[in-house]
Amino acid sequence: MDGVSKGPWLDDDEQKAWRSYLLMHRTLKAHLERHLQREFGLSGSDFEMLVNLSESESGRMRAFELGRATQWEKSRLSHHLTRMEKRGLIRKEACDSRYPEIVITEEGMAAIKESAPAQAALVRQFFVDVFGPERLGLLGEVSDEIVETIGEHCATDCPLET
Amino acid sequence: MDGVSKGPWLDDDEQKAWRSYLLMHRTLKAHLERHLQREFGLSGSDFEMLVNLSESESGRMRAFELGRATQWEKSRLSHHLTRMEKRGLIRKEACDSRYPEIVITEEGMAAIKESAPAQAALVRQFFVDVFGPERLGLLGEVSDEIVETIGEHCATDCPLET
DNA sequence: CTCGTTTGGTTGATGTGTCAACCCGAGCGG
DNA sequence: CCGCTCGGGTTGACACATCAACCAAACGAG
Repeated sequence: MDGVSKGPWLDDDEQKAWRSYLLMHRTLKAHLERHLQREFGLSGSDFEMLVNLSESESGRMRAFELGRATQWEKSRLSHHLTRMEKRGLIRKEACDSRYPEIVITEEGMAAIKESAPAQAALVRQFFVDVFGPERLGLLGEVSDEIVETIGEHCATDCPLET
Repeated sequence: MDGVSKGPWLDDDEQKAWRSYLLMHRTLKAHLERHLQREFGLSGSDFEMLVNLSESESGRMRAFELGRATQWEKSRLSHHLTRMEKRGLIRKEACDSRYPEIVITEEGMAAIKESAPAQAALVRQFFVDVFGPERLGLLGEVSDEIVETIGEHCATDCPLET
């Protein structure tokens, strides 16, 4: 089970880095979401929706805009928006030209105004500051490269599986 | 709404890096899991279980060992193991000293032997090789730092909320 | 006009994660 | 012996994600 230096396998350093990375992401995500949930009663998904809505100035967007912004698929979005509506964080409001608009409620606005600074502080404390500016910059670059690489790959080998 | 340079908020570069990172992780994870699902009918969770079991030489572990290895909470583990048992990937086998042992089946073994190299190849292609050795090394270091930082933080401020 | 396709959105079934409650046997103070 | 708590594990209810099917308006070609 060795001699595979050129095979698909990862060598020890690579394995270690990959697993450290996975653990880090899980830990960080869990920490952020647990905080959000306990302090503000919001899930990470709720937060993502509210961030996008609240950034939109008018506080109202069409569902597919939210979908584009978050990269969620439409059914997930639809399900989640109905749940959020039940909890009073948003409203679906009929507007003139077909299809409802998603409007953030006062309650939703209050929730995000309260929670966003706290979340940002945690991201700073446990992510930004630990990386430091140089390494953070590198990470950003690599991340973009990876997204692009995967995008290219998908475009060339699964374009509509005709 | 500005003048918060020292506040909890992230500046533009930090925001950008953070969001790139989030997007990268989502994209990569989705890509890996979609592949795993389509080619081998395994979820990421199945894969994680099988990797740990198959690495254990005897192919059998107690549930809480799996829990420790994967950092899953026990109920999630229990649920998932019963589902995997239903699909024939593992068996729960009574052993002498109380509590069942989790055993990987032939089918489970076959699944992981087939899928693991393919997964590793994707990780190499879209993660390891895009980073390159130096940047990957840095990432591993930072990841460990972050995990440690969060660990310390939790140890000091939520030790048994008495 | 009409038919087929696309677009934006909903719905239901099913698989998965999370929380809290519970079960049960082991260790232990009294 | 009794009653504790504790560790390992299961269960049920519920939140969430994913997939495929569906729906209805809009659009475009014939």
